[in-house]
Amino acid sequence: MTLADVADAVGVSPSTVSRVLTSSRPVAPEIATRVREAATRLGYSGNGIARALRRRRTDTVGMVVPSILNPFFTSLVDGLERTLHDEGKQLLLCDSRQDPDVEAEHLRALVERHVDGVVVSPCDDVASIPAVARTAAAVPLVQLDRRVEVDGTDWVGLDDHRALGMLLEHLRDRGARVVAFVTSEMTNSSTVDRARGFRENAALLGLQVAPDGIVLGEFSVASGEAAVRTLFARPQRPDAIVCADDLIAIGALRACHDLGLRVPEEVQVTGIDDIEFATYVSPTLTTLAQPTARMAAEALRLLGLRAAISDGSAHAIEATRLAFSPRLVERESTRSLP
Amino acid sequence: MTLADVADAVGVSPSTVSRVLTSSRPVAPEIATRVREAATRLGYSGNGIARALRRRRTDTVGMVVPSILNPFFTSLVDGLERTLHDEGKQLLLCDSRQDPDVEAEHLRALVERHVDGVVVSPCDDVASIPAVARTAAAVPLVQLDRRVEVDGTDWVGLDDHRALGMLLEHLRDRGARVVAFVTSEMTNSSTVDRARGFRENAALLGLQVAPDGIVLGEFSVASGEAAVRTLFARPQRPDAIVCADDLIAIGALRACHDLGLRVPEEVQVTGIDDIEFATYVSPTLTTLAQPTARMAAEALRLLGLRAAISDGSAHAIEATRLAFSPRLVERESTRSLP
DNA sequence: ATGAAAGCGCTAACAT
DNA sequence: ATGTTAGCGCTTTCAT
Repeated sequence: MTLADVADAVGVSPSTVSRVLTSSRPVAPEIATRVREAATRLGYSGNGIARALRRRRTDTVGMVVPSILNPFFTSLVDGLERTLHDEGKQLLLCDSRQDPDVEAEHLRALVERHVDGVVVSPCDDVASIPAVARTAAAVPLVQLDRRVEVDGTDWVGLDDHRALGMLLEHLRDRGARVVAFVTSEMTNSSTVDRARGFRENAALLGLQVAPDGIVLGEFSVASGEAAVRTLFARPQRPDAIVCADDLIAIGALRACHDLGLRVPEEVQVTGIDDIEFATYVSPTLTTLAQPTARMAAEALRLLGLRAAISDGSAHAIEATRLAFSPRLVERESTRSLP
Repeated sequence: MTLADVADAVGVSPSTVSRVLTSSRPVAPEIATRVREAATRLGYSGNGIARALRRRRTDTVGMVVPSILNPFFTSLVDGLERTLHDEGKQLLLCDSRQDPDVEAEHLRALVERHVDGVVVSPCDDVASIPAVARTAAAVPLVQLDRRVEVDGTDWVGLDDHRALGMLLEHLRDRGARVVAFVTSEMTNSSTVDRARGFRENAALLGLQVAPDGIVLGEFSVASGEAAVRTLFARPQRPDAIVCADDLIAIGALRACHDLGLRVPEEVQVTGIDDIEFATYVSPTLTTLAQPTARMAAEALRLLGLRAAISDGSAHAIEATRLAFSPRLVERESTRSLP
């Protein structure tokens, strides 16, 4: 069942059928009705592949995330999918599993599939560079959340410096003196930027960083739990633990519970992301909410802009970096103001 | 940069380049090397769209889930993505947001895009039928987890009857007498099957169902919490709450906590799915683990089988229904054996 | 082992 | 307003 079949059935040319079905040009109302009727009757459904080949666009956007199992990325995926659906486009979802090689494979496949654009959260600070650069050279690309240094690519994410400032200020106001930071290995931009934000803002606010007070692991509950056990095995204990994401923070809360440390009386704990479960742990978690839906929408807007630039319908602009400010969500894991 | 460009650069025909790059036919080793070298040098990356048009397959599988934000579906997506990646295929992910109209749109789009197959977890028992039937008529389709009555379509999911039997037996052995069931509205197969399994197994095991002991809501923490508050506002209280999924169960645990009910001493609570957070609530949640990775793999195997049947390389078989047995994961929300 | 030619199903340029 | 024509880039007969 092809366009031509429908055309034959109605007794018009394929072009006319195409025009009716895509409303790309005026067609006599009477013919249009007959065409539509025939298309429905014959169960004609179109061939997106042929259309894509001819129009040179696929109405598909590719996305590569480090892990679909991390609820933060899930909410990014959700935001992207909604916006795309509203625009009549679709999402080709890829999971790099934190592996730069898998990531590179996915990116190559997306280019080969001629997606209209790629949204990527590069899994590794260094190892992701070549594949991201190669991809950006072939197709509009925007980095979301994590970022890698590649010239001319846009990025949308969190203002990590400000984020850490907000958390530390919040903690200082609530009596914190000695702070620690639990994060993942320094192999991605989020971690690096947040660690830097932690150090600088702690200095700025006159907060003392516990000795060996920056503990590395990964973005997971288990890792956060282990890190906090390590932290409290040492003589000088922090009175506040800043965690690089909510998963780590939830692990930290568990460790505190098991160690018999009262939160927030003895130790305050904070996270980042505001995943749904931050509300469901006990004590509930003070954290920073990221505007994931807006971030996803902005990423797609930039992608559209890049596409317009490469087809000549817009002027070139330099790389955009959109750093969103988070919103502090105060809950029970930090104290009330004195 | 097309196949023809590479062919020109080497001085051979496009056919030869195609044969080298897809190893579809023997080519003189020396020429093959030169072709590969030229392809790399020119940065040729192939055009998957043109290839798909010609070969009449896209190496893409579409998936439609009721909500990507539900961790259970996320793990199904993860399983599917991994298996597909191993086979060199890609995943077109769609979220129906529990809306049959959105679901129908997505299914139509997948057919139009000529995906090689569709995996769907239909959001509504009744309203999803027409779109699923229409899709199944056009492309290999398998239902995963949730299911709708459409002739000739395969289904992979959980043995819900057995699941409820396992939970209720576990609870009875641990002293439960009066049980309640908290689930979502009866508009999808999971809910219907589980409610039925609950009733039948309770009767079989001699367990009393609390008056109005089947409470409907949705698959979410908030809903579980509200349902349990309702349940305990009544005179005759259950001593065990069976929840249709872990999200509901986590809500139930919160409600019990807030109501000052000790779990598992006064009330036992169980979930289904074994999402990661079932380990991180307090008390930790007794639940049933679903073999999501295997389920995803089986769904894809059946899809491949259907594809083979429709291209004539395999004999037609009747609809397969694969009901996996869950694994009981005992944790703190149910008691130890007396 | 290689090349020439046809065509997958569609849309857009160019007629009329 | 409609039809005719020419491809999009690839794979696959068919011929050599």
